[in-house]
Order: sequence, then structure tokens, then C-alpha cells
Amino acid sequence: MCVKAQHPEREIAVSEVQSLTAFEAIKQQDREAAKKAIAARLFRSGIKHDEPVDLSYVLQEGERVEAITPDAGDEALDVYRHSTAHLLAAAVLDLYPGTQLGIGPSLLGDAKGGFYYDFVRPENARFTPDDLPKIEKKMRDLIKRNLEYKRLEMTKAEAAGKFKALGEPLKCELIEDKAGATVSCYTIEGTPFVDFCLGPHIPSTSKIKAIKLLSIAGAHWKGDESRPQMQRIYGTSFFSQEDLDEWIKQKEEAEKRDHRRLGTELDLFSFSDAIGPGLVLWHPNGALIRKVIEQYLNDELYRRGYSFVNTPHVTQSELFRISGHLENYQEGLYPPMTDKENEQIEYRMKPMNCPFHIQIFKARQRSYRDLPQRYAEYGMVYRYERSGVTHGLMRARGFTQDDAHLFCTPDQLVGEVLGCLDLVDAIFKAFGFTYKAELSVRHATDRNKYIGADDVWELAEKALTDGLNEYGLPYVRMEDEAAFYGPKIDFKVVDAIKRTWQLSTIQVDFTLPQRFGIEYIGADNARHQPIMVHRAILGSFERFFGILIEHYAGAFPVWLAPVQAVVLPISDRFNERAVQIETELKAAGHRVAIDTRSEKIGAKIRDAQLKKIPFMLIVGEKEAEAGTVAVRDKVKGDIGAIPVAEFSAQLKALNDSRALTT
RNA sequence: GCCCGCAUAGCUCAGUGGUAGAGCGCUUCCUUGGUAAGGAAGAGGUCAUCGGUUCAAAUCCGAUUGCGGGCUCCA
Repeated sequence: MCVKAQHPEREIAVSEVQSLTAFEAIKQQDREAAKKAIAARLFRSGIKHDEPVDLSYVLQEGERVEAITPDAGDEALDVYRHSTAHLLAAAVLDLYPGTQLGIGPSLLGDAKGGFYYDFVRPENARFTPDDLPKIEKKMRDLIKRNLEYKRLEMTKAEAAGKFKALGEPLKCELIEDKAGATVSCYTIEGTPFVDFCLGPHIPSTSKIKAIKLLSIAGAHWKGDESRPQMQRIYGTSFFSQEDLDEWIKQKEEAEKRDHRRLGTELDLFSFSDAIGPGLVLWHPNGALIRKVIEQYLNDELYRRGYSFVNTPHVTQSELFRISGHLENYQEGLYPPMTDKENEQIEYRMKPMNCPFHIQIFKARQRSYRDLPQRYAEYGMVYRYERSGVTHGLMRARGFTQDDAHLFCTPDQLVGEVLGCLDLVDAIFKAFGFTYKAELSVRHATDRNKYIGADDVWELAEKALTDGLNEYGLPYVRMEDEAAFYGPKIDFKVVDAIKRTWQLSTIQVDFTLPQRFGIEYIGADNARHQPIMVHRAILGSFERFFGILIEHYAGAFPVWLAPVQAVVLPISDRFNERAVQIETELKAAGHRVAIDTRSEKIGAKIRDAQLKKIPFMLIVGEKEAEAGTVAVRDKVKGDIGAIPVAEFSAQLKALNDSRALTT
């Protein structure tokens, strides 16, 4: 057998060898790479094979390999963490015999950790947080012993028999699910651990350099709530202690930005047990920021030909029976209220605004000349999120959508899509977010789960695609991700610490116009069904505010800051002058506060810094005499004294341009 | 809804069966100062709620509520 081992740059012919392993092949080209390698990338007839392979893989004719070394990024980390998950399971089996194994994959780019393994302990025994250090210690012991990861290939029947004997029914179930005659298993030498696993894995435990177990969580087998719940242990691992430390540091940084913590510290919002879970109280500072955002949105919407509407928070259930929500989203609705005078009638808190906007459309006869109609509303909706899923502002039971519904003719659809794209772009830029677009279309062949005729779907998809192309916005096409009622474009923003959040959506809907029987009179004097577009930019004000708080780490830019500048007199002697300055700036429309406490200037500055106020205006002897303020920028520090009017003009410029930095 | 954990002053948190603590914040007084903490005194708690064990419970047990980490769900 002649096997060619190859380096990306230089091809080296390898002489006749028997059973050349990936490791040996790599070693012949590059001893250093072989030393660092944790797995190998396999090529068959020059084409990269789907799955990477173990270093112990025996090369077949026409195959070549490259080393996967720690600097290979996610590809390497994936193998490495998967192997760490196995190490975790081996340690658990060693410490807690009789534990059943679930699955143990690696996770990449996940805040929860780098891997997990699911377990079931015998006789309802449970892991507690105290167990984590013990397990971690055992993992380190196993690392020190440099134990080999071994791959075993066998028939399905053999594997099933093996796991049955081991008392691993869950593994047997997984094997049953797999197609194909042969399956692979992995062991870690010297431990009781055997796993049904595709691989590949690192050659031995000593490759693992830095580990940390993070948390214990409940998780259902195969994510199915009707199946028993298991205990999941989350952990992470890195190629070096430095990388792990860096990750921990970043995690701490994210925790410092937690909107729930900052919401309390900066007095932005709260929840009250007296009111109920997931129902937000906007405090003056938070509500002010929200008003500023709303005003900005108002301007953008008016300019783009939107009309504002207002609709009630409750409605007779009938409305949502017609829309189909009652049937499909019963679980997510607050329970009904019965009419006091007629038991036949029940009311619901509204989970969506669309049927209300449709009623406005239906309130009179519409001509094609009236279209498009663009109804916008900051509509508060109520969804009964299951207890245990609410999460600060990010997941609330009552929230306010920046909702709009566009009713248009088929010809107008592309234009409306373009308008939405332009709006999305303007708004995300104002807040300093970059973003990505995803076009979700229906399944390529399976059409059963969608409603609406093919030609309408094609029209809608074409309108969205044409819009994206005409606007010049790159996008990812997502097959099989469309809603059952139409295709959509979703937007994901990237925040200051590189996390992504889904915010906006533009959805074409064929269902509701049909269900509610809305129509317009066309130029042909016939009745036609309008096309309806749902669109939200921020999604919900509550969630968007939470994201903004974390994005800015609580330090809002001037145009959003609840207090834009605080006047700090050096001593009581200058309080009077300070009040004058405060009054003058307030009269000019700025949001200004004053600190007349009998504290030293250092303390006043410190407090203003902690409140993240953009500007501090210090007034002492010199400034009082000269009619100036000594300006201290929160970020840049002391930037010198200028006349009050000049500061006012500068602040106005920053505010009006919605500058993100000073 | 489910699994695990947590609940002590406005906030952050000590307190392992025997009369409730700290720092910050708050109030008052002193201090009147030049770019991230001046000093002193004081107020503030049915230890989430309900029940149980005990001579005695913040502390042990059970339930409830809320919060946190996950699972699941997300029109």
C-alpha cells in the first residue's frame, strides 16, 4: 500500500509502509506539529473528509492527513472539549459507581460553558455543588496518569449488548437510533468509562491542560419533557491556563454588565413581589431613557409614512380565536376573565397587537388608493411565560412591542420591505450595533406545514430577496426556518462584548388577512386581499432596554443618559452660582442635576462617576468669577474650563447628533 | 411546568440551636474643600411567608412564594 502523507505546503512522498497511522504520517512531515497534534484532518482524494479523525486512525489508500493542533481554533477546541466531557464522565463513574450516562457533547461559543455531560445517579442520588471540586480533582488525577483514549469499532448488535451489560439503557437507545451497521465506542484506559461516540478524541488525557467545572443543572433526556430528568454537569476547558483565566475574566466582565444588577444600581427599573413575576416597573431614570428612544422612533416613523394607533390591553377571546392564537398558543395566554353580565363572554389580556390593527383596517372600506397603510403602536402585550423562564427584562410576562403592521398590494411589497430595511439600518446604527440578516424560507420540498398558495409564497420570498439585494444587504438564507404563515427576515445585532441578540423581524403573513377576511377595492373595481407585513425593530422595549444596558455597561451616551451633566460646586459658597448654571442648562433643554451636599469635590466626582453621568461641571472661585464651568468628561477626565453657553452648545450638538462618544 | 441552589437592614453580604452583625447608602451635626471616598453621632430588621421539631429556631424539617443556574417553550 502506498500512502502519501502531505503537508499543506509541501507534498512529501512516503515510501511503502504498512499501517501508517495519522500520527506517524504527520510526524514524518513535521515533528513539531505531531507533538502538538490532538487529532487529524482527513482528506480523501484531495477532498476534506466530513469528520476529523483520531491520531491513531490508520490511513487508507488515497488518503492524506493534516494535524489538528490547538491553534486550529474551533475545530481543535471542539475535539478537545468533547474529550474533556469524556474525562468528566470517567471521573464521575470512578467516584460514583452505577451512574448512568446520557450524552456529553462539546459546546462552542456558549456562555453556559464548553461542554456538558448528562448523568442519572442510582436510587435518586443527586450531585450537589460540593461534588464539583471532588470531581474536578479526580479529573486532574486522571490527567496526570496520562491515560489513553481508545477507539473500538463493532457491529450495532455488539455495541448494544455491551452497553446493556454495562447497565447503560440510554446508550442502547442512542445506538438503536443510529443507522448503519457498525458503530464506534471510546474508552479511557484504566477507567470504567465506555461511551458510544463518533469521535474523534485526543490521544491521551495528558493533552488536557486547563479545566473547570461550572454548574449542575437539570436536563431532560433528549430534551423531551415527558422523559425523566437527568443531572447535567457543565464545564469548560482550554488549551492553557491563561486562556481559561481570560475566559473567566470575560465572564466576570459580562456579569458586571448584567442588566439586573445595573438596573438596581442605576435605579432604572425593578420588579415587585406584590405585582408579580415578569411585570416590569420602570423607574424615572429608566422611563426617561425609554421616552427618549420612543421620541427618536416616532420621528423616524413619521418620516417614513407610518400612522400611530392605540389599542386596548384586553379583548374578547373571540378575536384570538379567529386569529388562531387561542388554539395554537393557549399555554402562553393569561387565563380568561369572564364578563360580569354575560357569562358567555370571556376576555383575555392580549398576547399580540396584530388582530387589533386588522380591526382598524376593517373599520371602513379600503381602496387600493389608501394602500399602503402602516399602523405603528408601542403595544403592551401579556404572555404567560412559564414560571422558571422569566429573566429580568430579557424575558418578561408583560412587555411592549415596537410593533407595526403594513397592509399593501402585492406590487407594493418590495417597496415596503426596502422601507423596513432602511429603518432597521438607521435604528441599529443610532445605538451603535452592527447586525446580520437572515432570510428564513420554507422547506425546499416539504410544503405540508405551511399555509398559503405556492404563488403567494413565491411572491413573498421574491419580494424579501429583491429587497435585500436592492438594499445591498448581505444575508444568510435559512431553509426550513420560515413561519408557517410566511417567510421572514430576522436581524441579529452584535453588542459591545460580541454577543448576538435577535431583535428585529420582518414577516410576511398570509394567514391573518385570510382569517379576518380583510380586503381592498382594486383599480379593477374588484375585491382583493391585501398582503400583511408584521415588523418590529427593537422587538420589545423591555428586552431592548436590557440589551442596551448591557451593551453600554450602564454608561449611556449623552442622548440617552438620564442625567447628561451634573453641576458640582466646590463648596457651599458656590451653591448659588451652581443653581444658576443648572437653571440655565435646564432652560436650554438639557437634563442636568446638581450636587450641593457638603462633601469634598473628590467625593462628588466619585459619586457622579459611579452614576455614569457623562459630564461633571465643577464650579469654584475661578469659574464663578469668569462665568465658566470646569468640565470633567466621565471618560477623558478634566478637559478645562469653558463658558456655560459654550458647554451648552457642545452638549446640544452631542445630543442632537446622537453621538455615541464624547 | 421540571431539576438543583438561594432568600438576614434600601444595596452587597457575615452570622451551624441560647437576646441580630459589618460595609455602603440614608438622617443630623461638625467640616468649606480644586478633579474617584473628610469626621462624628443616629435611625433602620416579625431574619420571605405559613406550619412543624425543640425548654429554646435566622440556624433543623415540611409546604408556599420569589429569585438565580439550567431543561423546555418562545406567535
